[in-house]
Amino acid sequence: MNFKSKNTKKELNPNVSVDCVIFGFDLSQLYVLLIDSGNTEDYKQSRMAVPGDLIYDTENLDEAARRVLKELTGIENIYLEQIGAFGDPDRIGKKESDRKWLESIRAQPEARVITVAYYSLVKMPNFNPKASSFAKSAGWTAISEVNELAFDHYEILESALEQLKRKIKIQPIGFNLLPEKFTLSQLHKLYECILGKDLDKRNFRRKILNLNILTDLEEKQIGVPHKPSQLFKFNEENYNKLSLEGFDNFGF
Amino acid sequence: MNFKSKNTKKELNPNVSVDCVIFGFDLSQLYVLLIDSGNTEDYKQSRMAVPGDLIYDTENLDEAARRVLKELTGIENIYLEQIGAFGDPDRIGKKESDRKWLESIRAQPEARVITVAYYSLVKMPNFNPKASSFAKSAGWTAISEVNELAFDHYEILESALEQLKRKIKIQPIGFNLLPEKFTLSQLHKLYECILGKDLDKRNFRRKILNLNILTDLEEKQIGVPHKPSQLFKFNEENYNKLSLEGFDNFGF
DNA sequence: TAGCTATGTGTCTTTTGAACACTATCAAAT
DNA sequence: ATTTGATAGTGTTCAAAAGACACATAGCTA
Repeated sequence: MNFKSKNTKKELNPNVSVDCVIFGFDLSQLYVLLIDSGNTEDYKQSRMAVPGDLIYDTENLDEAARRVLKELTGIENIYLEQIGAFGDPDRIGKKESDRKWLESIRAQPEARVITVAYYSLVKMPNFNPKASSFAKSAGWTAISEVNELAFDHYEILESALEQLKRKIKIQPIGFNLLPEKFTLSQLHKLYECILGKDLDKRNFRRKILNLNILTDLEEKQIGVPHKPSQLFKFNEENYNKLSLEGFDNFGF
Repeated sequence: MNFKSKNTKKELNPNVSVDCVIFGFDLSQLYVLLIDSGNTEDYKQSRMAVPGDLIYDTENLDEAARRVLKELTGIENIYLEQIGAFGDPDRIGKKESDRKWLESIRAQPEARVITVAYYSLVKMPNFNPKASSFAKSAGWTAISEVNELAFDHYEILESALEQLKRKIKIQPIGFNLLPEKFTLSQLHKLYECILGKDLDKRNFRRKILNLNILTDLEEKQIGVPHKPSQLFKFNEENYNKLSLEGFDNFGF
């Protein structure tokens, strides 16, 4: 999405921010992209946060989220969905370490800020998180290793995961996390990771194939030390058709 | 919920508002509570809006929504759920009539305002909408009659309905729209209205009863010109039990 | 007492979900 | 050359849920 300012002077709105929970998948685990405040006085976890920024008065919320994503990852056209707004009056000022961080990055660190949270899905290998105006460093953390985050970001992450779980049962958005060519086992593993439970292999394969949204590439894995798996790609045409008709449930 | 300000001076935040889509049901149709700007120069529909207000810097978003609901309806403890944030830079300034209205109610009518939308469910007969600081008049409009609203409120209403549809399949929140004592036919009609489609009577009754969340009051309608219906009430205890176990789907 | 209106009830068929175990194919190690 | 380890791939059966469908009942009214 192209963001074009309508005013020459773009002003940050001191009261509204966006935060983006960026999910990745390395074919065995789910990850989230976190930035580091660089504040060395505190434990590592509490210095980590979900990337975000104040919005400009000229851009809409989705645009702001895409701007943050682009600055951080260089990627455009990413799957993006709003989670909702988080607005406790003291959501960003509870911890001493949070306040210090704010003082270092915000013109008005005491302002009351409500944030609009998003989650997005990216193909992990496609990109390298960069340092940016709002992040000294950025990197992937396995979801299972996240215990504590700055501000109310842990709560935001939980909401993101919840929404992702709900959504993936209704729409095959998981393809955004996989490489172009993938195996059914990888897709299977992805669903298990997101839903946090085991799924029967045969039942999974049957259901997915019955949706007719996969194209068999008639190509196999090479160099793997076991029976090579058939490769598939996502069939966009059939998926779009199916979306229009409306389908309710993957049924997991 | 009791809202208690932590500061003596409560200040409205000029950049963030809440808007509440309030649904009601009169046993035959779904309604939404709309307020009237009182601006007489334009068509009726475009003067109507969903009630809302700027937030105070001391309250959180849910509190702000409850405050709006209380001011308008006098009711507390209402079912309330966030829909999400709406924040196009020009969402409130597109139409001339919108701008006039804003000038009459806002200290900074030109400010860029993002809004956090909520929907809530109320028992229609329980209450009378009142005029308030932000509404010259307020009243129920059948969903089917709403064509156009001020600002981006039509879009907000559509999102509210969508979310309600999704939610009512997963949780029996519909009880918030019905009187304490209700018949299965009324509940059936409510589901049909919300989902916008016919549901088989016998299948509906079977599914609902199998959930064990209804208590048969062993009491019948009186004075109706047809076979009187059994009355039920919502069994909160069983519902809470069921919620904890987690149930996925009414299956409509 | 006839007519109108909405209530209330059961069965059968089809679809969907869930449980379950063995053979096949490759690479690497011996 | 053979064995080993790792993952891929494949069907059937049983149980549960969804969907389709028609008629007798109870109260009011005219």
